[in-house]
This record gives sequence, structure tokens and C-alpha cells, in this order.
Amino acid sequence: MKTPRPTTKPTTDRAALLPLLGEVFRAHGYEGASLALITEATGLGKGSLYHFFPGGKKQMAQEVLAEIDGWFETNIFAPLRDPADPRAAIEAMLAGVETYFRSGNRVCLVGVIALGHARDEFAAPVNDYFARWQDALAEALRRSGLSVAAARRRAEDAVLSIQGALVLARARDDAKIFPRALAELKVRLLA
Amino acid sequence: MKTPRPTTKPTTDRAALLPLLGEVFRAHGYEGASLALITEATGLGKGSLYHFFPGGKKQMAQEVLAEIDGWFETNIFAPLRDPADPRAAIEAMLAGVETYFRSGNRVCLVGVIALGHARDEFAAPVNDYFARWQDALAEALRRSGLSVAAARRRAEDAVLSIQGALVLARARDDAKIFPRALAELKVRLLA
DNA sequence: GTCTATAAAGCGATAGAC
DNA sequence: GTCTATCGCTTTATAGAC
Repeated sequence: MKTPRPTTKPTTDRAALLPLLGEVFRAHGYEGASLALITEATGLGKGSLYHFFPGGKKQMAQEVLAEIDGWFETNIFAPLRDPADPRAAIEAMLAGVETYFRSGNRVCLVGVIALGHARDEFAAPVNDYFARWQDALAEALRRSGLSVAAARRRAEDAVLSIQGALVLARARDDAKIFPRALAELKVRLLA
Repeated sequence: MKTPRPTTKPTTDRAALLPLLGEVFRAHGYEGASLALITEATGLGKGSLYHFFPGGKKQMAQEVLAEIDGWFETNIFAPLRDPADPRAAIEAMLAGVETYFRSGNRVCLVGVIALGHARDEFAAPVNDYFARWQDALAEALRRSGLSVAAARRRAEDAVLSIQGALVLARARDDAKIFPRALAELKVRLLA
């Protein structure tokens, strides 16, 4: 009887950690998210943090980005690639991002990193995230009747509008800008 | 004959300093722009920098933001408010921002700060910059025939699209996204 | 006006006790 | 697995020589 609970939540706690880390990175950026702030947000000291993430802050950000990428892959990108009902998938995408970004109160971590100092270190996953978003959306648009070229242009416009709406919402401290932009985008995508 | 050149370029050099500082802030963000990087970019040691900007990094960023704001005020916002030819002013705005942002190779410092850790410290000038941009553009759109409400919505969409295009261009490391977005925007604004 | 030296604080990361 | 203590480095900012 050395330990009362032999292996209780070893990787479970770790998984629960990533969303907390994500919010710290979102709120303060990659360089602004100091280990002190991360300790405050998670309640874990540096010892525990380095136990979970031997690679330090960089590994934390990489895993958070991978988790975000995975969420979008299953909840947004994959449905867009499903040939069943492309227009319904596009509507679901709009509804999904509105929820994910908390109607404009949450910022996109991938965009934050793209504009920050650590951009080069995360260039590959950042580019991949947006590339796959655009490709999946373009496929749905093409299936809904657009030409390949028009679908690609409109998908790029959609991804860029979502990012811009999040930037402007934060810059003007007015979250309502985001749902307004999504409504505008909806008529452009489904007209 | 104490000094050969009594007062040669005292404030002139200072004015020439701001664009250099702006590029450092753009490339590395506010927190990423260390005094070491600023020294490297300007060739001035800390002594000189603090001589010009006693308030340190914060004052540097404030003055850079003010200079950018001034440039947009005279070159973009004021022409938009001119009742003479609103459609020509909108076209001039599009051409002006394409040049200013180096066809997508330059990022918007105001947007970078809005997404960064220092957002709260510069909240007022950041909000003001985008608010005046939207107001000036909405006025031109209204004069070109739109209703007040439609002009406001379309102006917000335009400002947000420009920011999003800059984010996506950097994220995907593809500057051409920016001129493409401006072309798309042109038909939305002048259709 | 520009420099070097230095202060004081914060940073990421490591070591080792428990 | 979590903690504290600490290392080594970088940061912003100041002081003072020139």
C-alpha cells in the first residue's frame, strides 16, 4: 500500500490542462504567457508543468495548437468535406465558429501566433491549419455549384473575414462585430 | 567655437527614427521588440534612445502609433470625408493601403498591438484608429448612394477584411492574398 | 548627444527534496 | 507528481563618464 490511488487520471489531467493553457496563450500571446501566469491559471508549479511538458513553453504551445487543430478537423473541416449536404455543412461551420469564438469574445490563437514574434517557430502548423480550412470550405462551395476558381476565392475570403472580424472585435472592444460579420459572410457564401 | 554644428537635425533625426521603430514593432510585436533589437535596427545605444524617449518603450510605441494614425488621417481618412468624389476617394483608399502594406508584405501595427499582450495599454488609440477609419469610409459610402445603416455595415466589413487579409497573408506566408482581397473588396464597395 | 557600466526585476529552465 | 530553491540569462531602465 504505497499509494492509495495507483494510476488515477495520469493523462486525463494532462488533457484537461490544454484548454487552460490555450486561454492563457490567447489572452497574453505566446511571449506574454509567462510561466508565472500559466502557474496562476492552472494551479500547477513549474515542477509539475515541466513534468507534463519536458519541452517547456514551446511544447505547451505545440500541443495546444494540435488540440485546436484537431477540434476544427473533426467539427468543422471534416463535415465540409462530406459530400452529403455542402450547404448545410457551411451553415454548420458558421454556427460552429460563432460558438467556438464565444461570439467574438474569444480570439483565434492561430492568428495571434501568426502575428506574433514566435511566428517562425510555428509556421508549419499555422499554415496547415488555414490551408486545410480553405481547402475544405472550397470543396463544399464547389459542390454547392461554384467553379473551382470561384470556390477557392470565396473560401479564402471567408477565412480571412473570420480572422479580421476577431481582430476588429478585440481592437474595438466590441464583440458584436463578430456575429455581424458572420451574418454578412453567410449571405456571401450561400447566396 | 565649442561645437562646429550648433543645432543640426535635432528633431529631424528623431522624426526619422519613428519609421525604423515602427518596422521593429511590426516584425516582432510590442513585447518581442526588445531594446537590443531596437538598438540593432537604429544604430543607437540605450543612452540615446532614452534621451529621445524618456518614457522608454511605451513612449516609443505611442509615438509610432501616433505617426501611423497621422499618416492615415491625411492620406486615407480625410480624402474619404471630402464630399467631392466619394467613389474616387474609395478607390484611392484601396490603392493607398495596398502601397502602405507593401502588397501584403507589411503587417498592420495597430492590429498587431490589438491582438498582443499590450492591448489594454494602447486600447484608446487602437480603438480610435479603427473607429475613424470606419466612420470616414461609411461617410463616403453613404454619399455614393447607400443608406446610413448599409454604409456602416459595409465600412465595417471593409476594415475587417483588410485586417483579416493581412493576418492570413502572414499566416500562410503568401503576400498575394492581400491584393486579391483588395480586388474582391473593391467590387463589394463600388458595385 | 552618445556611450559603457550597472542596477533591479523577470524570464525559462533545472535540480533535488519529499 | 508536486514542490522550493536556484541557476543563468535577458529584460527595461538608470547613472555617470565623455
